[in-house]
Amino acid sequence: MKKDLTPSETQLPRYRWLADIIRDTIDRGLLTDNQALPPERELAEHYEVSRDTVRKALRYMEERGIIYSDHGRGTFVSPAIVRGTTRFIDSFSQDTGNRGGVPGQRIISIENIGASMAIATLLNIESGTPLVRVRRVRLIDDIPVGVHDAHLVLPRGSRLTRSQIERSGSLYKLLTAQYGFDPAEAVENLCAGAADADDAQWLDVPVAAPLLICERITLSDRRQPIEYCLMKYVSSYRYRTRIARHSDGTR
Amino acid sequence: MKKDLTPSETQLPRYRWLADIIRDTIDRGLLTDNQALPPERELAEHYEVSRDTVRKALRYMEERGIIYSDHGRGTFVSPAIVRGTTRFIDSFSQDTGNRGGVPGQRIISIENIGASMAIATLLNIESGTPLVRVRRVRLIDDIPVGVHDAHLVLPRGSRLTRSQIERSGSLYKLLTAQYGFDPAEAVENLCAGAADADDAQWLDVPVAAPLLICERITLSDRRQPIEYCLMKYVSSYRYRTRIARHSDGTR
DNA sequence: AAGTGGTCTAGACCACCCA
DNA sequence: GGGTGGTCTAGACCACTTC
Repeated sequence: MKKDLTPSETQLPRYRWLADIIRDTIDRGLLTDNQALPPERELAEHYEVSRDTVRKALRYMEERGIIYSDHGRGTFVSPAIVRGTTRFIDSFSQDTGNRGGVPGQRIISIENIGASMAIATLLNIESGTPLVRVRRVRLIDDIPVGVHDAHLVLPRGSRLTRSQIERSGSLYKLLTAQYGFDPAEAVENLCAGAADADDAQWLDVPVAAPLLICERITLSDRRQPIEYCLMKYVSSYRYRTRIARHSDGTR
Repeated sequence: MKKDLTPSETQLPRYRWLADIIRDTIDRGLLTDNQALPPERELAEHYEVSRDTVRKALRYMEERGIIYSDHGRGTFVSPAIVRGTTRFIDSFSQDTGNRGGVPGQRIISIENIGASMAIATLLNIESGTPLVRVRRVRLIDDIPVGVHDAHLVLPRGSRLTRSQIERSGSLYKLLTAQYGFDPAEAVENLCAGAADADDAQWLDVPVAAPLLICERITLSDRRQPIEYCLMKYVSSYRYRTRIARHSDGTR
C-alpha cells in the first residue's frame, strides 16, 4: 500500500507520509510495545528526509499517543492500552465502530427553538437565538446506550429533516457537508446522575438508575460556539480518555 | 517578572521562555478571546529568535489549549472556556485548587497485598505481585466528594505510613520524592455506577446513589504500569476534559 | 497581490543516558 | 565516550486567506 509510494505521490506532507509508514510498521506488529524505533538520524538517512522532518513525524505520532521519546535513550512504541486511546469529537459513531459495535440512532425529536438563558450563557450567545434541537437515542448493536440532546447553532433558515439525519448516519457528517458546520475543539464536563422518567423510558432502565452525564460545548474553527450537547449514558457505557503528565512547568 | 529576564537567565529553552511571555500577556488581559497574536515573523524579529523557535513556542501553547493557529489567517487566543481545561495526572489536588476549593483527604486504610487476577491483568503483571493499596476519602472544603482506591507497584520493601501521607498532602508527591515514582501517562475509563454500602458510608450519600466511576491505569516514563486506581465521585463532582478535532487522517 | 501560517532543508551544538 | 534525543539557526518555498 502507501508504503511504496513516494511522498509526492501521496498528497501528504513528507512528515505525514513518514508517520504513516511508521504507523503501518507498528500496526503490522513489526514493532511492538516499548520497542525502540531506529534513531532519528538513521530514519532521516534511510527515508531521505531531513532530521527535522523525521522529528516532525515523531512529534505528530507522539501527540496521538502512538510513540514516546526519552531524552538520551531513544524513541519507543507506546503500549497498546495507550495507543488506541485518543479521543476525538463525535466519537460516538467512530468509537463504537472501533470497539467492534454497530452504532445506531433513533431520533426522538427535531425542533426549532430559541436559546434558553442557561444555554445562551453556556454558548455565550444572545438569549433567544434560534437553535435547532435534536434529541436522539444512541444504540450499539441495536441496544440503547445513551440519549443525546443537541442544541445546534446553524445558519439562518437551515432546516433539518428526520430523513436527512437518518440517511446520513452521522449528524456531524451531515452538518459538515450541508451547513459548513466545522467542529475544531470541544470542552466536556462529566458527572454522574440519576435517570428521570424520560431517560428511563428511552434507555430501558429503571427510574433513578445511575447514568453517566456528559455535557459538551463544541467550537468551530474560529472558536465560535456551535453546539451544546447533553449526553446521558447507561452504566455499561465506557468513556475512555488519555491524559499526560503535567510535563513540568509550575502553572 | 520573568518577562524582563533574558532566556539564559531563566534556565529555560528559548521557546519556553517566549511561551511564558506570551502566556503572561494573555493572563494579564492584554490579549483576550479570539484576538490575534502578532505574526510569527514579527515575534521572531522582536524577541530576536528564529522563526522556528517562535513556532515551537506557539505549538507548545497550542497543545495546552492556550492558542490556536489557522493557516493563512493568523494565530489567536483560545476562548477562556478552553484555555483552562487541560487535564493532567493527579488532577485532584491541583484541579481542586484551581477551582478554588481546598483539597483534603481522609485515609481509610493502607495495606500490603498481592495483585488479584483482575488487577494483575489490568497492570500486565504477575498475579500475586506485591502491591500497596491505599484507600482514601477525598474532600473538597472538608466535604467528601470521592473515594480513591489506589493499587501501587512500588520497589520491594517500600513502606508507606499513614502519617507520611497525611503530612505530604499529595500521595503522588510523596511517592515521587521517596520512591522514584514517576507517572508519565495514564489511561482512564469512566462510567456511571451506584453506591454500595461502603461508598454510601464514606461519601455520606444513600445506597444506590449515582456515582461517577473512574478507573485509571498509570504508566511510568518507561511505560511500565505503576498504578491502578479506582475512583468514585458523588454526582456534584465535575470531571472536565478537552478534546480536539480528528484533524483529518482517516485512521 | 500581500500577508499569514505550513513544510522542508543542512548543519551546529547542547543535554542526557549508559556501558 | 559514543549514542540518543532536544534546541536553535537562516533561509527557501508552498498553501491558504483576504482584499
